[in-house]
Amino acid sequence: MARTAALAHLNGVATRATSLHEQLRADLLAGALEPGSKLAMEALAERYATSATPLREALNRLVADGLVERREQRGFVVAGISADDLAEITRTRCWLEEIALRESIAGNSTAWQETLVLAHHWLASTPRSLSAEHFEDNPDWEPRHRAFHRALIGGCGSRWLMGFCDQLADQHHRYRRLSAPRAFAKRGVSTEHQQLVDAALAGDADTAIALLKAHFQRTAQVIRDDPALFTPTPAQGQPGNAGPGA
Amino acid sequence: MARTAALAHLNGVATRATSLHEQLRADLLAGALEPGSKLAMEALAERYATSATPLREALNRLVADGLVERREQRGFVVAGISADDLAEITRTRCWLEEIALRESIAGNSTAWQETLVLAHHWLASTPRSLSAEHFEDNPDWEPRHRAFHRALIGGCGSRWLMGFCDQLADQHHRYRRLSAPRAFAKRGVSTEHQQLVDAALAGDADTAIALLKAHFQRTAQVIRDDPALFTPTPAQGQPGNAGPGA
DNA sequence: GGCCAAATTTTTATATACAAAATTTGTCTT
DNA sequence: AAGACAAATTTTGTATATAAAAATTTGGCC
Repeated sequence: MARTAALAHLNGVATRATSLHEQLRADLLAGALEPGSKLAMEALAERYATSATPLREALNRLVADGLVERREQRGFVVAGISADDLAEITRTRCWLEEIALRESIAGNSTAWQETLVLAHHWLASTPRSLSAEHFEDNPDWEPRHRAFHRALIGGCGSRWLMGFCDQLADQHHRYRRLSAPRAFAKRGVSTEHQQLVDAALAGDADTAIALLKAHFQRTAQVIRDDPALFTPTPAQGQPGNAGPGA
Repeated sequence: MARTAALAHLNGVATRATSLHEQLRADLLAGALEPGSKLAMEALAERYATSATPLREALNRLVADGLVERREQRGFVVAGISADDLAEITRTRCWLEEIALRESIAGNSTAWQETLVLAHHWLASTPRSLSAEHFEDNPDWEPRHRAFHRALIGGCGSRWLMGFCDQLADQHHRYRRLSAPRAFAKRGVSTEHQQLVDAALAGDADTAIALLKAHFQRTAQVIRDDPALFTPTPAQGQPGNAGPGA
């Protein structure tokens, strides 16, 4: 009785709203849409070749993700950005990942260690840029970077906390992609990752946490200092003061 | 130009999906629907006198709230419960509110102090039970209790963190309402609240945090020990292993 | 009698059609 | 010409209708 159902679920038989959510989410995280800009239903429905109902469903999920804002009776807009919001996100992420990392290290489970080692292995063996001369984003890198950070805190034992960290990581990701990508080619990020893994596996929680926080703060600072990011195009109203989704 | 719009927004001109979300949310938090039970679209549409589109929208928001689970191609069910999940929620809430409270105390802003004093005043002057003899839930109490806990961490400076805490508070709330309400009449909860406020306003972060955590843990224990809660009605399949909304 | 498969029913998900807002445009008044 | 009111237009939100998938029932077979 449950066979066909189970198969249907395991296959990529995603509902339209779900795949739409994923597509839009990817586009938003990639920084393809300008913060504060309107998400016109008709245009989106055409662009993604779908109709209002699943689109609306996807947009509602994105509001929960904090990537879209709902204006009651007035549609949806791309979530705004601001230096203040970035600071808040960074601060919060430092708090939460500190706990999660400390707990992971304290737990010290074999599964956690192995996942972390593997995640780091794959990240380390993925070049940041496709070209050695000029920076050209390697699309494989970001998912592995993400997987690495997830692995780092994967032993904390709280799916809730991990979910929250994920949400904050998404926000950081979006800011990063909105900011000039050049800046990131230069930093020795892979060294930082190596040190982090070493400290974490050695059980040195304080060092690992310090490294992790520094990692976040450095990245945030580079973004904040991007002169192009928080200078609103004068045409727009107030482009950046987004509240968190929840 | 913006006048009528602003008025419309300030008035309770909520969209149908929004009011549906609020209603369903209230019902779910009140423990009116059994965890794991199916949320049949047609039945809900009739019960709330609405149609599929806004209903679906509301359900999607509830998934984000962690109160409903989505079964792809198979509709929605009331989020499950389990002793493990309760433990995870409690642990996570302790972590997060510790930070939020410590930051609030460190910030020590006048606005925070005043809001806290007022919230506590209103809570303290609201009887837990309508009747002195037997327990009869005073509907005013819960919102004020909620406001009190929100005020406590309201000075942390992170809307994100406050949102996460809110979500966890919702989960606790639901567990509490699913559990037998009698147990809560007996505890001297108001004394605990008084001590908390005293310590917080005195700047004694460690004491305040210890009290707050103990408060959460005691409540969780009472729920966990409720013999009726985690014993599934044998008719059901696997009634409790809900994952967080992420 | 139990088990598998096809057909039916029920339910979910999507598209379209409609209603109700908000925004824009144009006109009139001072 | 600036401001305000009102009609017209566009856009959002909701209801209904249709398509697709899952659950259930039925019938045949060993």
